[in-house]
Amino acid sequence: MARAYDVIDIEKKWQRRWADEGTYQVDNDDPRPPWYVLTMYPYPSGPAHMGHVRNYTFGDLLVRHRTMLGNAVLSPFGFDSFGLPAENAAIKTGTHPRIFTEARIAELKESIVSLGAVYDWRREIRSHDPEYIKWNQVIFQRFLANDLAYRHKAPVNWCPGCQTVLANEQVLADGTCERSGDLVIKRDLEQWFFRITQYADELLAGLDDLDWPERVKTMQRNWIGRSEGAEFDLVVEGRDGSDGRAALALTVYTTRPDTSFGMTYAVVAPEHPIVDELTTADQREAVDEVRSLAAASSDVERMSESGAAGLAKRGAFTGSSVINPFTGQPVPVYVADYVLMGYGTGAIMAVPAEDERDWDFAQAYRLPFVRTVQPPEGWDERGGPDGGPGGAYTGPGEKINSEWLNGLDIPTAKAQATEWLEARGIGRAKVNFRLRDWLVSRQRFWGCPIPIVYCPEHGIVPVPEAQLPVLAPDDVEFLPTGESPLGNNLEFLETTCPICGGPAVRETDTMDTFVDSSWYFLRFTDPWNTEAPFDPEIARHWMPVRQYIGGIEHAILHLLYARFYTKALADLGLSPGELREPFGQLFTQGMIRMDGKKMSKSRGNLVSPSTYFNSVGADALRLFHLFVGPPADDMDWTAQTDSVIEGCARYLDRVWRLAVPREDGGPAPRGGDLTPEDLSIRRATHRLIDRVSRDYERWSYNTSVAACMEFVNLVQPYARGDGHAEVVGEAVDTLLLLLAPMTPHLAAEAWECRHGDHIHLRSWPESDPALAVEETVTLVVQVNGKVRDRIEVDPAIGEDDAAQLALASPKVVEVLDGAEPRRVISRPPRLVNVVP
RNA sequence: GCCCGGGUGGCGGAAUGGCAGACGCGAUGGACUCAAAAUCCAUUGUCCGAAAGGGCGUGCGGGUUCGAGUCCCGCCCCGGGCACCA
Repeated sequence: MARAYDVIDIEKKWQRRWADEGTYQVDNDDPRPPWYVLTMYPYPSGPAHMGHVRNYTFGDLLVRHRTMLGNAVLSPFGFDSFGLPAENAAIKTGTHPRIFTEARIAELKESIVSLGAVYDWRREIRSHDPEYIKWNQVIFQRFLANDLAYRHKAPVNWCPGCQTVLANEQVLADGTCERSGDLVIKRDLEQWFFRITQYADELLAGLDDLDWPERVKTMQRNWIGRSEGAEFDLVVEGRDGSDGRAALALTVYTTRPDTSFGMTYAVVAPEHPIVDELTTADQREAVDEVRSLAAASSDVERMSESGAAGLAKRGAFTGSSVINPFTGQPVPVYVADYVLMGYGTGAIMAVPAEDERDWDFAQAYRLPFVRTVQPPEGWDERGGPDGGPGGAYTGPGEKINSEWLNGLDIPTAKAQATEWLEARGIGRAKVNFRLRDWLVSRQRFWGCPIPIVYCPEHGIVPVPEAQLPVLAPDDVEFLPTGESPLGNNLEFLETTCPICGGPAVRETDTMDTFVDSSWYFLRFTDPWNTEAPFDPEIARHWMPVRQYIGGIEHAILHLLYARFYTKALADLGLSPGELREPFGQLFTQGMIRMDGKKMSKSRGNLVSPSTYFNSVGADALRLFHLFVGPPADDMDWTAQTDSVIEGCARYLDRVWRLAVPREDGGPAPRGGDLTPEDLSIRRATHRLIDRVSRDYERWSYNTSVAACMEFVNLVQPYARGDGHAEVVGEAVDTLLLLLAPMTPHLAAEAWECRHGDHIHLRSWPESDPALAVEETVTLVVQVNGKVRDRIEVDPAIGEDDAAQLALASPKVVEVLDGAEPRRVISRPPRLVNVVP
């Protein structure tokens, strides 16, 4: 479309000027009040896509707005540049991941600049830079020295597609890899872990005070999964130690100690070490079958066979019994894979009457049940799925069949049962978490090397800090082998022990890339530091990030890890002790969908932003993203979208023509005294400032844009007609200032044409309440809630006067038809409701 | 199954318990033009009516209130998250 101004040239011009003049560079000793706004640093996958554009438009608006409000705004940018796609490309093409990645970074950076988003590029961080690697490794060593990092053999998630292990957080609910979509399997491997569970309580409690979307906080709460209960010992029948053999007991965990009288059997996980000892000769075969089945099947398979039919194959009697300490009676012990080794004690007491899984299992194995909570009337008559009694009852009720707990409610009974266990020394109150420690090892090349040496003499030896960073060599072979390519490189692999100098080998795994992103926001505050990851004092100045912006997909992964890192670094003294949370406010923008699916490279439904940069321009695309709907909502990219974007460009043309009129443009502006029309335009100007300022505060950018559009609809005819020069001038200047964060190029160029200086160095406008006040207000007159008349009134009108006016309205008189109003509700100056 | 969101014109969406549909897209008509583009003006929830005007309208059914898109109760539908965690 033909444009009113030279969009492309003007946008390039201002992008260059913001960079050359360092308009958005801030030093750490900047005297203005600090304000840190950060958009999640991206994985560099090539030129920006629409999701990036949306993200960075919101972030950039904030940066420019806060700057105009007088803050020193820290607005850094970096790249999460380690990761699998680069390595997969290397395997395919032979190009080194660094070369591949840096080319992608250049492309992404170019399109971010083309969007007109501004950053303090002096602070740029790239995860794969040796400096960043070094501090990443230093932090790892501190974690190790303080028992926050440890090496441990465990059944871990292995993704055949990615050829690496994964953290629990990277496995989706259906058991597939969040990246490749492959079915994740379990492998027993010795791996490095970070002790995130040490912070489970604080990670949970801290959520309450965060100004984050409730959805994200709920997801984190669920993931951490705190549960309160009791742990206690069940003595194995005949193994109380009285016969000279060592005593043997099974420790179980339950959140319902109040139901203990209803325990009719116990279950241990197939992987539980006690299984061998419990299993009698005649049950050995059946138990082994369950164990091997559990070992071979994925979590998905374990879950997909729920229900009585599936259960039958997945459990077996061990041949042993344990004594229920509450009743003194023996109950059989089963092995079954519905009990997980990784949670609680790996063993449970089973109470079929009050637990659905226990109920199903009991049905399948014809085990009895005893109700300990009185179910509601008719519960057992309603019939379960198999036509039997009504099934497990998990609701509230009175305790029954439980001797000294009878008659109590559940919470009281829980407390008393726990006290009883503690008094006898066989159990204790116990809090469990679903959260597991963070597995950080990855069998990949393109990541931060784990700075460890294995010495036959001294075992695990950290590489001394003075020798960091440990960098991966460039001459490696990229093969999809399932082992780190570093293992094939003898020059890297073979080293000497830092302690004894003897021959040793290096750790060849690298760190999860989520480690890189767990503290980059801290490094941004002090990226030039060569003595430490960052200076705690400087971090104190900027942190926490006032506004963090990113996608909802990081609700658990990155956002949980970063919170953990922040707490751990504070406790290690690397960061200010009081800095417990990294991100004060979090904003998660909606995703962009096309044909009902998320717009993404892998789905091949990308719409390229550069097309728009080269046609309507970045400002129009920015305006579109702000205007299309609430930022938090998902948006659909449809056949209509291009028309809306063009509408935005059209609007900018109108603004341009209004702000920079052509020499021969219309009648000469008028001077002299202000007419009522002039005053009303001036009023609209000041009211616009209020409106846009308020909408900015509440992230309601779509209504900000609407307000500006309305304003142009009002001012344009006025300016073209008999507009007063000063009033028009104030209106246009105000509009440009309000648009400056949204459409920075147009605002800057038009402002420069009008005033010669730089709009982004100007202050945010303030409205004059005296000028914004309305002269008259429309009083809505209702009869019985239906609008019957509208009257222009003084805004200061009183209750009685308003009622009188309303009752005098001919429309009201007509509708009332002589009837006496029963009630008159007067809410001056907006509304009067007459009730006949 | 549980926990969050959400359901408003042809479409995206506005609306501190107080004029439902701001703003935009699309559509229709008009001005300008030889013509087109661009620009400008007007109309645009729905039904009845020639008009003035009136009726009906925010997923469904109840309720609270002078007044409900908004609050409460019970449903339906859509989207997302979690789901052997004892």
